[in-house]
Amino acid sequence: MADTVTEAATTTPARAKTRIQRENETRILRAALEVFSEKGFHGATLDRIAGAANMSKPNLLYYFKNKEEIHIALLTDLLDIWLAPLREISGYGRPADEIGSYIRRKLESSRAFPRESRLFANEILAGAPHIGDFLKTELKKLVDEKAAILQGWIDAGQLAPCDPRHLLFAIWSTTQHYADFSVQVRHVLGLTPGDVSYYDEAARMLDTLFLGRLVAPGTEG
Amino acid sequence: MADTVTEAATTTPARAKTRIQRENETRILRAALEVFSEKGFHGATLDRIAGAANMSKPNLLYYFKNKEEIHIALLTDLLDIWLAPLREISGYGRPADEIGSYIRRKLESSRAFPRESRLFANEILAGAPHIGDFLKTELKKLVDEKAAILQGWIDAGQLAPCDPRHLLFAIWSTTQHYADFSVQVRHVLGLTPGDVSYYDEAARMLDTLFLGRLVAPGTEG
DNA sequence: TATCATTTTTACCGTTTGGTCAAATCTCTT
DNA sequence: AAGAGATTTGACCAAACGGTAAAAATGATA
Repeated sequence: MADTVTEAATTTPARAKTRIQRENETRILRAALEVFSEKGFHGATLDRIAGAANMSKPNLLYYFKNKEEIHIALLTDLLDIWLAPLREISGYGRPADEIGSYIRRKLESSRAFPRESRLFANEILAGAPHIGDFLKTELKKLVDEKAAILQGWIDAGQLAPCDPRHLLFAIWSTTQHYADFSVQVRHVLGLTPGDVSYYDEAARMLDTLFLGRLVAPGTEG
Repeated sequence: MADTVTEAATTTPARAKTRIQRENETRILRAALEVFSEKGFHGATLDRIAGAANMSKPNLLYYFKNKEEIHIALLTDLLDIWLAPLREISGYGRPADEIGSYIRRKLESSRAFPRESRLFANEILAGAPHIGDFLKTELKKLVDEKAAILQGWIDAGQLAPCDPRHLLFAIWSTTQHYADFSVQVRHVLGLTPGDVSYYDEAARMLDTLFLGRLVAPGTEG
């Protein structure tokens, strides 16, 4: 809670970074992402991160002044990845196109960045101590913006009446599920640990769910 | 990984429990659920749990031999809560009724047991070290069973063609989202910390999504 | 190649953490 | 009210943890 990712850097002029500096910082961040996303903030130890980065702990602390700073650096990078698919939604396309491609982008993001997704999930589960401010301001603003687009489609009769923000929640949850709960998905489907073959089936399911008719007419309660 | 929740107790005959024993065990479990679900396994300390239970640490360890045992006890209780709504799905009802009421049960479960839901989410995110076996056997078996029912409806033309297991994933993720990501939901909706008023809107959204037509006909890509 | 800044290592420190132990207290039964 | 068993406490411990300090090694540059 001491720090948030949204506050500006107020530190020294900052000299240009060395080659070694750049290399080691990315090595550390890569290793830290692996460990944080799997073990959570408290379960991740500096020794473990350092080990994963093939580096001694004091050496690691030469590049980041403490554990929290690494964590915040990762979260900051993460937010762009998280927001990118949402930003692309346009009011000028057709509802089915826009929603469909948003879902595909979100699902692809889960497939390509599962560690980032789990890092995000861990942060939210913990009560969003670092990105709470971001959620309340930047994300809320973007959601309100995009929700207005969806509402326009609803008003035009092109989208079923519903709270657009909850529609976004549904898209977030279903797509992120495949990264965050991948272990459960694999166990239930009977797949081996590394297998991510279920993403094609997932894409079809979400298309049917969000764009098609799920329950056949005439069989509703 | 040392222990799993599914293995049988192989210990001593076990005497009848005292009143104090019963009382304190529930006090501890209640406190531990609060702490574990908020901080995760590693972020939860015995001191904190003991404090939340108004008890000294050694006293707590008189009832549970270590931290992991408390955690496992909670997970064991959890699994019944988690499975209950799924078990109730019947092949004799109408698809829309069965799916609709399953969603309502799952959503109600999220509303009534958010801590349990977050405990579960934390466990899965961590790679399901304790309940992996349960997922592979008991849950998989139940899912296969219920998926067969859904497949029957699909074959009868009462449900849109899709992988029934992924339909279940979609229901799990959307409903659990409101417990696991409640902080994000509240921040985006602009609600105050304790507010859970969004559950009604959520119920309507999920009804529309899973039972109605989301995108109006004639506007598909 | 000498010099200086950068990088890495070794040795260490205070705190927190999970857990133990034996003594003290309480509770229940007779 | 006494005794036995159950419960609670305070004092403690070893290991793990986040982090520091200073010396040693390396790299860039002139």
